[in-house]
Amino acid sequence: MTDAVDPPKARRPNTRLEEVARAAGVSKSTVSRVINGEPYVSLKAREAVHQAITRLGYSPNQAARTLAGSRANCIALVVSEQGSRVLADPFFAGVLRGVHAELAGKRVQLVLMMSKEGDEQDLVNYLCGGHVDGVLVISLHGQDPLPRTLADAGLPTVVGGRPLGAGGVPYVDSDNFNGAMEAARYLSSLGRRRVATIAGPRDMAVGMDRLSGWKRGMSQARLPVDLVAYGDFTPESGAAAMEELLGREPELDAVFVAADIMALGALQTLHAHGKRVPEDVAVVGFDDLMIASTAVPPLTTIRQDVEQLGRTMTWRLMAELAGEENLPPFLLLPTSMVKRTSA
Amino acid sequence: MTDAVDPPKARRPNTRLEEVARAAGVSKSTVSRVINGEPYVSLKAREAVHQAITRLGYSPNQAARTLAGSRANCIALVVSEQGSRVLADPFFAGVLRGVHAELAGKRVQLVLMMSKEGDEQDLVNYLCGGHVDGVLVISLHGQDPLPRTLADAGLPTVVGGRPLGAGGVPYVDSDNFNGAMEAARYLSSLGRRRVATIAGPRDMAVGMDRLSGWKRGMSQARLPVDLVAYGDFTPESGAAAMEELLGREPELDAVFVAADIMALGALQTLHAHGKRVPEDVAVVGFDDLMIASTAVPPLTTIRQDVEQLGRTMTWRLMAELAGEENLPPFLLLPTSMVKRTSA
DNA sequence: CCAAAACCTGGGAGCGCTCCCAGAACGTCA
DNA sequence: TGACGTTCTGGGAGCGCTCCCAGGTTTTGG
Repeated sequence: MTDAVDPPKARRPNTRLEEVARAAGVSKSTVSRVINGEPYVSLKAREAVHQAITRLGYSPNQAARTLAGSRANCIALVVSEQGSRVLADPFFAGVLRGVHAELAGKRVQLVLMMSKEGDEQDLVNYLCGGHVDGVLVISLHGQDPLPRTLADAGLPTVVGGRPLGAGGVPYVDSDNFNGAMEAARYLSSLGRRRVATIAGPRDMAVGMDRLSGWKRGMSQARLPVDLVAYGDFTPESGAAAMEELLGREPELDAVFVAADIMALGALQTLHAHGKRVPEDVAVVGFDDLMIASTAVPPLTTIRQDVEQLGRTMTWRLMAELAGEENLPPFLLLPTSMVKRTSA
Repeated sequence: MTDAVDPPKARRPNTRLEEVARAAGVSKSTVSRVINGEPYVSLKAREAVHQAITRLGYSPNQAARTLAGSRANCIALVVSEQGSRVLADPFFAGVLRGVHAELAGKRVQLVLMMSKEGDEQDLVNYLCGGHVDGVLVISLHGQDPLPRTLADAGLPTVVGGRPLGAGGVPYVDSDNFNGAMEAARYLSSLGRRRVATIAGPRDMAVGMDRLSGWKRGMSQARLPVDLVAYGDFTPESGAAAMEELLGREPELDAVFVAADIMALGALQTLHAHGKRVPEDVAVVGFDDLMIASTAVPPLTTIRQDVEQLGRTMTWRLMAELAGEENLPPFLLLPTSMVKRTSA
């Protein structure tokens, strides 16, 4: 049923800048100025061009713009794949939504790249090759040298989540420290005295920051900080850590779990041990994923606004690209407590 | 501490094709041939070029290639934002991972676009403007005309999830029908006789296919198909639908929920009504999200391999771009049952 | 009233590559 | 030995745009 004509790809029949110029009765240069919002174009010319553009359905050829101009009108979002995939899913989707929301209206494309083992050099070559104007890095694991490398190469870069090994590279992060501190304080205000924590991995800033915040909150409440177990942001690790904690201190009456996803596992263990939540053990999570509200019992948690993280990263990058000066080297987004049933 | 020199962006100091040519002692044309894997290059020249490339860290300028050549070396992944965001998160991340995995090694960039209300025309203009070689569409809602439009414009397009309003556009989908049928059969094999279903929205193929499959499975087991309620892929809607079902038939002893995320809500309602799962009511979900295994009780569910979906879509698109003929118009990926505790 | 400044416009070089064409080098067969 | 392939190579036009420059047309101000 195919036409059987024209088997090879038909050549691009696209309207070009020149045709718009002809249709509007002006020169290519003027059309270019209008498109790029430059000054020094008469209202009359400007309107004629806009009309011609809509009439012809013209869409500028990005490749040509990039080649001729000095910028690519394109930023990259780089995701390190080696990080915990489990953490990545809702986090990543949220960030992406934020990035996209912030980019809306700007004529900037988003290209997505995931760094794999071994192809780091390719990635760096590509990114530094002038194909993108800037880079957003979601660094899920610890000492990733990528942000440093990119920044050193002079490519505007913003990292999502405090990078452990990239001093000086601008980043945006949730205020994990204060969020965790609030959790500890809240638990103490409830009258809980044997408060444990299930922390994230030691090689991730997010894990360490939440642990530090919890410790600070505990100290302020004059509570001991001995009950610490570690997980890796999976439900299984949360269950195991809870098991360990219960073994070390059967009388514990509260636990701050550094991620909702681990809290799910902890809840299971608690249930298996016949502990009632929150009567026997109060539980506070972190993140406020959708699953927090459907957990049994619904999870009290520290909410971080992941979409806002994406937005802020993008804003910071675009501001830098726009040449703004004295931008903050890092930005911390406030967290908020969401009280449900578990604590 | 900045250098205070060179405030504007430094001009691209990138190695160009010509430099590689000079370094390798050949012409631009030959380097180009090597890069594009064309025949008619002597082994000697080929090796010299490869050496020069690695030595100089050369990375071809995509913009120039696109402009000069006939293809963009770039495909787009388009996501409709109006779809249920809730459904989107893990689904989207999984698809993306698959797409990326399939693209690995190919020199093809992935640009991400989300369609918003009102900017459809812009989107179409852009996509059809020769900036991308093909499009992957994740169509989350029903009658989206986008795939049709793109396909009609001659742009190779593959849809993820059966599109409702785009007859003839190639698509890849999980075998929702057979998966749901298996769920119904399984429930019947357990001896359950009053089996309900919580279906997805009527305007989404995924919802309808799973409902059809359930009906077919029920009919084969000579069971009535009257207990149908609808949700919208949110936990809340699942809870409400379960409530409705229980109101209509307090004696129901099983329910097939067309999405794990809704099953979570259903489980809550069941719990609130004092129904034990699976003793009083058996529950089977669909998707096998990570949360299925941490639900209380752990959810028996129909697993769909979302990453494989992404891979297959990409494979299908790339095959078409490579000029392969007689490709299947659609592809269905098998599902599998994961037995846990809830049924 | 005339010079200077501000505004507006078109022409054209060139971004880095691909791809066509012409031609060189090396056969191979009548 | 020359005519014809086959394999390899370099030259150069041009992809569609931006941006610089030169020049024209207004407005401003002394």
